[in-house]
Amino acid sequence: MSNKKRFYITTPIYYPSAKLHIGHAYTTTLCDIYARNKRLRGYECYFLTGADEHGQKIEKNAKAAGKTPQEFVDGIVEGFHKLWDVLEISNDDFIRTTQDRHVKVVQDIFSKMLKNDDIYLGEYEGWYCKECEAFWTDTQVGDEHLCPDCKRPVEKAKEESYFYKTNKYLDKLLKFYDDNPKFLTPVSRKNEMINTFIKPGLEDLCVSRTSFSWGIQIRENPKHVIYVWLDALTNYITALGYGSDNEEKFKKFWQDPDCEIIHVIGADITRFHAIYWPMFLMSLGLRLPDREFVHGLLMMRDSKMSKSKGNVVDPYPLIERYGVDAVRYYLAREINFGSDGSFSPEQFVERCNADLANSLGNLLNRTVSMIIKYFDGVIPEYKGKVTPFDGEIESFTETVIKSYEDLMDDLKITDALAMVNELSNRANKYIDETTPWALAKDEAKKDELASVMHHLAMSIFVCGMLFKPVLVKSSDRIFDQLGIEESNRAYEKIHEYGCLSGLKVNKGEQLFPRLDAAVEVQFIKDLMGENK
RNA sequence: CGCGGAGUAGAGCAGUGGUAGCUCAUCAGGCCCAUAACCUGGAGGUCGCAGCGUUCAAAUCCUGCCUCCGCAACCA
Repeated sequence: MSNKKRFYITTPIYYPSAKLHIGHAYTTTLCDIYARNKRLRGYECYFLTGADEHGQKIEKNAKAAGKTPQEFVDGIVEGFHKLWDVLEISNDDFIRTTQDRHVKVVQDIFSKMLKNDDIYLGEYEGWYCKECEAFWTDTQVGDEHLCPDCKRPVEKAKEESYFYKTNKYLDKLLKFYDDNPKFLTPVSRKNEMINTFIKPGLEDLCVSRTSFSWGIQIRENPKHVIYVWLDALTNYITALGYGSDNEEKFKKFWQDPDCEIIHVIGADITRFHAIYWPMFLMSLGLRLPDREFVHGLLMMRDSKMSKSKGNVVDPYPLIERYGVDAVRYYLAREINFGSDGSFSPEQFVERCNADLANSLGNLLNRTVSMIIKYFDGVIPEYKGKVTPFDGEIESFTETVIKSYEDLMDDLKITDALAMVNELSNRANKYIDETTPWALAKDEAKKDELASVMHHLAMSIFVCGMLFKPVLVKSSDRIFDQLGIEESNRAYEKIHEYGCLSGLKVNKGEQLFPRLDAAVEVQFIKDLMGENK
């Protein structure tokens, strides 16, 4: 955990070979929730996502589509922006590896590595497929020696290539792992890196290609393009202006030790982020990130979401029918961040109903109704702990806030949100404990009734604020119904009992209407079916 | 022996040494402010199997085995 008041968080930059699906939405949404929460709490934030646009596959797909690679990626990246827009992703920047600001700097970095003697010119030997113009490894071609792509026989071939000297920085990397136990989590991922890649002996990494041209050219030797990973990984610093005329952001969000740097990544790209990226940074004499958090994969009905299986979930229709908040909430709350999870229509509907409609939505609805009925719609003054239950709900609320913040800071986003559920459940229980409808019948108990209403309004306010990073639209609807003005929707207010005194509530539409499980499950299943 | 993950109540999951928990479903009761919701309680688990493993104490650590899944090939 960190006390740093500034941070930099990144998603992987996605590969624009096809449309994005709910898996990409998952990763990006979780990063967004983290960023929004921290901003709300006064942290200075830089949140980056982007697109990794080079490589042979793009070149090939573009050709098949009858476009230039640049035209091809432009079209797909437009779709990225649209999805992030619909999902309310609050990224501060969007980097594309074909942008000048990136290309030029990557070339400089390569030159620097050459000069440092971190990279040397050698020869790459592998299995070559003439048809696909691609090299494959032993495991990829299998015992049959067939191209994994076109299934044709491959042959041994050599090509001139540049190599990165991985062993030069290996000891330093291992020491870094030891000194920074939070660097790579969950820890099983670190063990995997060490046992699978490092212990058997790390080979030098081939960092150039001559078999295709859609990439960043090496200035010193223009027939080579730079390996996509060396190209892609550096996006994290080129986006901040590293090596440019203006390094202000880079200084602030990377070089300053008071800035916490977090990369959120998927398991399949852990190797590049956990081994090579730190080494590249060492070559450049730069600091390493504080955390690389490996999230799980979102599976479909017990099998992985994949284009060939045709079981990819498209986020758009879900957002359209249930709202962006429900989709964001489901992703963050249902799947324990860091573990694998699976998307299921039943769980989706259940989450919406149980947490959002029944617990939170209904709590707001019944509270606002009672304030209107008993106090003409005005939230009564706060007069301390009046009923025997007020003290407990106040201290419970504080405990929830504290736990929530600690969990959020440690990227335990799912657990943090569960704390908010506990608070809304506790508030529902508080209603039964205090029985306001009974208090209302006795004029002598008017103060108790007033106190109950105030405590309820406050509990809902806290829930709304803690949910705000997730429920980006509904949280404001909660505040609207409580009559809280825009200027008073500040995070610090959640500790301030009394801040709601005298506000005029507005009965609005149901926050989250209860979903008919049978109908909606069928609807989502049909959506998934359409992809087959 | 390629690498990694998982096996806990009918379903889905949490739980890394100290009385087995959560959501949904189910049953009984309560309440009536509310979105057939909310509150209380019950039933339902030999925590994949084995070791009579380590320990005062194991879902949790160790050893072996079984089953499922992911990666290695589009894909976070």
